[in-house]
Formats: sequence, structure tokens, C-alpha cells
Amino acid sequence: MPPMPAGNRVRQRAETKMLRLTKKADYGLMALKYLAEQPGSSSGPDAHTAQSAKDIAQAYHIPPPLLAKILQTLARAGLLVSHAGTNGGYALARPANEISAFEVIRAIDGPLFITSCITIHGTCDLAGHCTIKEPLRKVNDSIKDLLSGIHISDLVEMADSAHDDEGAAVGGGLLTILA
Amino acid sequence: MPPMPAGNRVRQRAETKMLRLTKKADYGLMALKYLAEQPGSSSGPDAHTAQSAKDIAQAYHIPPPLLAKILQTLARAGLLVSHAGTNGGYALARPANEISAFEVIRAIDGPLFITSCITIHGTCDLAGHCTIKEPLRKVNDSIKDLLSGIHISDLVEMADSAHDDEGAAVGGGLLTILA
DNA sequence: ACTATCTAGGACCAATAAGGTCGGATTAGG
DNA sequence: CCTAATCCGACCTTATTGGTCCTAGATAGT
Repeated sequence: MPPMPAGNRVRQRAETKMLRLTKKADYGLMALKYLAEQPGSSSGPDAHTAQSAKDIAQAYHIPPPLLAKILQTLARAGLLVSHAGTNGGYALARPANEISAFEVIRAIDGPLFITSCITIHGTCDLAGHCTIKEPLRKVNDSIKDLLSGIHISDLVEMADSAHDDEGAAVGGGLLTILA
Repeated sequence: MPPMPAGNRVRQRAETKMLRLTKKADYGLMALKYLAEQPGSSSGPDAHTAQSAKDIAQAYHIPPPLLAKILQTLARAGLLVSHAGTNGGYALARPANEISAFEVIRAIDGPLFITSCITIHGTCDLAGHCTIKEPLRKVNDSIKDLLSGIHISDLVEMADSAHDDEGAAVGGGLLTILA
């Protein structure tokens, strides 16, 4: 029996496996940034600035129904306000500099924990012998702080000043932390 | 209409989903720490200090064949030295304070990338419209630096001084970075 | 020299979570 | 009042991880 009989299956292997956040969170961040670039996103009774899920999806070439699902989740978390109807769509619920990347990721992918054994109050499958959970929890907190310091407005500014190589503070929010 | 019709399926929902490293990496870290606690782990021609995969697995209640596989990967990456034979086993290839958590994680789970679209030279599925990859790459680098600053010896020290609540530097290596 | 014990390395299977899709409910406009 | 466009929820498919098993090769003790 031939072990690999003329396999047409190339099966493009992904080389990035660990510590990556889901594509949903990725898409959500992109959508938030898109909405932040639209004028009059914050407090306003007129909803004509709201962008439909389909428009955002087409702008970034991501599957429309999937993006719609993500925006729904974000709206339920209170980060977006939704407006149903013919000219409806989504808009930011808060100013762009008040929404942190951590909130977005947490809303979409759930709570942020680096180890498999850590829960909110420290319950662990290997309770007693899992001696590495305390150090990793501190790493976890550091990542959380890092993400909490990044806001949607930082993403917008960073994209606008893409010609700035590095070393120059763009908005004082992001690079100050990342040094 | 009953919303939850007598479901026997309790289906213990995992509440931690994102940004977590795999259990294999978790197990690998634990095993490394265990080996670091054994005397004479570094340079020594006598291999009687080597611990077998089965012993380590039983000490932490993790499936032995899985742990064996992980140790093989670690040995192939040059972090461990293996000794086959009757009283064989594994031992650290370098001193515990020379092995970083980043090396371990990278050896087991592969390269560390937080976003789905980032590869080594920046190739992205959404090349051109993916405007958020630059800021997240900096986050990624920060996490990498964080993990690189943690060594196996830090895990050992931290476990020994588990009665220290927080705020006091244990070894000067970990908490200095994590502040 | 033989045997028992341990590692090396592969293929293989099962479970879970992510990625993606479909139809129904709701709202505003003509 | 009817139509169209949108939000909302449940469902299905696929990929990755977690975990198992078996065979081969090597070393120490008998």
C-alpha cells in the first residue's frame, strides 16, 4: 500500500499557530477602525452616518454575513449602536479614543487568558501540581494592560501616518506604551 | 416554548477561548520546571539525574505518551538532552536561567503571531486593506519580549516563594519586567 | 550475549472551537 | 399598507488541537 498515493491535496499549511487572536477579532478591529473614520460617529440623533455591515464587508473583502455577526456581538456588548431599517447600519457607541482594543477582543473572543488552566478565581485542572500558573498570570495581566492602552483612535492615526517609520510618537497613546 | 428543554447535555462550556497557548506548551513548561528542580541538571557526564518521561507525567497527572511527544520536540529543538536506554530520560541542555519561556513556546507551538494575517515578511490575506496589522505587530513584539525575559529558573523561584503575595521581587528577573 | 527498559518517530483517531452560511424577525420608507 | 433593506438568532462545515498507539533503535544491567 503506497503511503502517499499521488496526493492532490496540497493542504496549505498555516505556519502561525499559537497565541493568535481569532479572525473574528481581527475583523472586528478593522470594522471599528472603519467606523471611526466616518464623520459624526459619536453622539448624533441622525443615523445617516451609520454604515451597513455589507458596505464594511465589501470594503475589506471579508464575507458579509460573517462581519454582520461580529457587528451584532459588538453591538450587544455596547461598543456599537445598531439602527435597523432601510438606511440602517452601525455606528460607534462611544468616541474612538474611549474604546480600547481589549474591550473589542474581550467582547468577541471572550475573556483573555493565556493558560488553559486559569479561570477567574484560579480553578485549575491540575490544582496543586500546576506550579506555573502564577507567573503566567502576570504575563497575562501585562498583555491585558497592553491591549487596554490601545484605542481605536490609535489605529486610525497609525494608518494615516503610515509613512512615519518608527520612533516618532504619533498620538502619544500607543507608542508611548510600546516604547 | 421552553427555551432549554430538559437538556441532559450540560456540556461544560469553556469560558476561556482566546490568546491562550496550547496545552502542549503548558505541559512543556511544567516539565522544564520539574527538570530544573532536579539536582545536577546541567553539564555532567553521569546521566543518573535524567528523569524519564513517565515519571514526570505521573508527577503532574498528564497523559504519559503525550508528554513523551512534547519532550521529544523539546529535545529536537536543543532545549533538552535525551538519554536512551534502561535508566535513561531527559535533562536540561542548558542552565535553567538560560532557557526562556519564549524558546519553549516557540519550539512547541511554532512561531508567535498574534494576528492571523501576519507572517514573517508581512504577507497578509488582506494586503492593502488590512490597516490594523502594524499596531498589532508592536503588541506582538512586546509579548515576545515579555516571554523572552522569563526563564525556567524564574518559575522555580516563584513556586518556592508562593507565600509571597505580591509586590516583593522574588528573583529580580521576572517581577522587574512585569512591574 | 541476552533481555528489559527507555527514547525516537511516525501515523492515526477523536473532540473542540473557529469559520462560514441560512432563514426568520424587525424596522423604516414609498 | 406594502415593500425593501437590515438586524438577529440558530445551524452546519471545516480546521486545529489534544490525545493514543505502534514499531524501530539504543543503552544498561544480568
